[in-house]
Amino acid sequence: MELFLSQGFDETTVAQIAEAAQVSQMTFFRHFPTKDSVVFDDPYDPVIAGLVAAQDSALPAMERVRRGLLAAWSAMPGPADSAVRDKIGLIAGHPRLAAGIWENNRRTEDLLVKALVGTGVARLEARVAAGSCLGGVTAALLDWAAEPDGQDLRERMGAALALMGAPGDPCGPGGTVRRAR
Amino acid sequence: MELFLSQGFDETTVAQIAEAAQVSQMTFFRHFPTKDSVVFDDPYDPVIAGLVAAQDSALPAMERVRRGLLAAWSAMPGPADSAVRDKIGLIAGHPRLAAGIWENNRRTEDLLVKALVGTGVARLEARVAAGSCLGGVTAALLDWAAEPDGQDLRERMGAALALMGAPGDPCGPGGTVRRAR
DNA sequence: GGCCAAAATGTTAGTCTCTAACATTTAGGC
DNA sequence: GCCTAAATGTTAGAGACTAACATTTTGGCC
Repeated sequence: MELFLSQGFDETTVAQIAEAAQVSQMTFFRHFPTKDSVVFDDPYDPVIAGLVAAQDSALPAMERVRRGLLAAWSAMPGPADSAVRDKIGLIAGHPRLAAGIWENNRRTEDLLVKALVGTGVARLEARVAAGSCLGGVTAALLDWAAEPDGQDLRERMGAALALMGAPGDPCGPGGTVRRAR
Repeated sequence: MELFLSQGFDETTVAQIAEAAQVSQMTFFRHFPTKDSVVFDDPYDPVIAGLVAAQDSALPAMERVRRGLLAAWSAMPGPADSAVRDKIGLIAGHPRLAAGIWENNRRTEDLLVKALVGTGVARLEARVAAGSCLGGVTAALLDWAAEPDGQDLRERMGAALALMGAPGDPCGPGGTVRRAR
């Protein structure tokens, strides 16, 4: 990460990484399947899926995912914002890496869909809800990283999820429930 | 595409592609920046952005994007479903290619954001709305390609966008408007 | 038809990521 | 102190992509 941040991702070869780590190239690839994978490490998926599954099953799928993500972001310890911003900034500035975020999201999406379908939600509805919510938070995340000023990350995520709860958050606490299953 | 579909993407080298096209490797790379790029060609972005911009600016951003996408999918001529399904299926079955869809979506997202911000929507709201809606339709698209049975694509997209209009489509024609700008 | 500039294509050599096969070292249990 | 297993190293190579330079093809113009 130091090398990536100082000279850029493409300008850093794995030979350099290996040398900096006092290790052979081969060893590098035994620890990281690809050079890209150095940048990605999100062990939060199971937590998120659990929190989504824990939401009131009477709510529409979209709302359950939304609230689950909200709960997840509130609960996360997370490293210092500046480190995260550096990393996300690096990713956001590099199309191929940015696409890689979605390779992660796809896994998260699959977990969420499984959790939802397990509690009686239709498959398409589950996919759309998961995909839509993840799309929203990811857009907000990339937008956050692009800003130099720097609002608090958790606040930002809360704001984004609130926006998706529009219009007027009719499904807020005690709000309308479309249909029970 | 023939080679990809018959032998798989990774199993097809650009040397083979070049040979099949009676052309040198170098020439291949002059027409396609990467091997991956052969699979992606979506010239629909400007249309979508235009239709989103055309929606009633009194509606919340999320709803405008949703309706714009709906209009876009209804208006599209689009090639035969089977060809599209083959292509999307190829992409969906290959994590790196699937991630590539998002490299496209990012461009679309940027266009949508520009269109929305141009009509007075706050940046974060625009980003979240665009990201969320694109996330939903993309999830539905990949889900559609995974199914062998085969519902009509346009129908499927309509269904997905309707799901995102939840709960109860309170912003449906004549519905509640949260705030005007 | 013949000429000429510009565009498209080819050739070669090289860099970089990543893999396979095999040799070597290191670590930990008995 | 030995012996197995894990971790690491070495070498060779495939495959995507690039740079530099030579060659052909194309299309307008006289």
